[in-house]
Amino acid sequence: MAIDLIFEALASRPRREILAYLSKQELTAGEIAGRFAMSAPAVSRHLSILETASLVKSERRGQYVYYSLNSDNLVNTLTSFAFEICPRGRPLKRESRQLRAAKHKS
Amino acid sequence: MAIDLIFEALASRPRREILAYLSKQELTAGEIAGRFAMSAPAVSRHLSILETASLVKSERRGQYVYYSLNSDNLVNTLTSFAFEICPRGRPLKRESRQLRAAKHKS
DNA sequence: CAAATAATTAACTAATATGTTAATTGCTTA
DNA sequence: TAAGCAATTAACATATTAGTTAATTATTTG
Repeated sequence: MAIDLIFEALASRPRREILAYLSKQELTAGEIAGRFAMSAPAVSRHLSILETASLVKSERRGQYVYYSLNSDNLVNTLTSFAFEICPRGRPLKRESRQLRAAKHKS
Repeated sequence: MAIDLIFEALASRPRREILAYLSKQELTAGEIAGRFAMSAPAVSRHLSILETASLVKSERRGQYVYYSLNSDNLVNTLTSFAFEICPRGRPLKRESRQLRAAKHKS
């Protein structure tokens, strides 16, 4: 199931760090591996887990494989999960309340 | 680190199901265990992981231990993570944009 | 206080995750 | 086409996770 893959993928600090790097710019597998102490094959495995969860996508260009973020999928999953678990959650709900208030004001 | 504990705790379907149950009402350890096929000790372990991540809290009342949700912590963590990773994320960003628009209108 | 119920902790097993190095595949270019 | 670099896959070792049953702790009540 999609949500299982996503939470499994997020349950790893190096994988979350990879997402953070990719949030700034696309990077090749090698550039990503260069930012970690672990071996390239280990990073490649992390990338494949992130890709299977469809949190990132990859594209080969010549010799290199470029990775980039699938940000919509991540945000959608996390927010819908948060809403489901805590229908009266704070920060999201606060935005909604302000939004309603602002609308009524006008 | 807090975020590690939280994502680790969320990387388990039974634990996410426990959170969903607790989003409706507080429950005793036994009532929660009764909703799963696994043994009570296994559920107790899951509960302790959720509590260590401060996603739930527990309170003993006589013979029973009642569990309930710490929803603020969950929502705050997930949304701040989502913002950090995808600054231009869709659903959250849309709310913000609508909010800004509504404000400017008045 | 003894018995019964709720819950957790202990001890153990099986499965899974994560890293390593070696081998393989894909692409470029001399 | 052979050599070289990028990346992934294979094979393996180790650590962690998640479940089991048995034992223990806490609380109520006859």
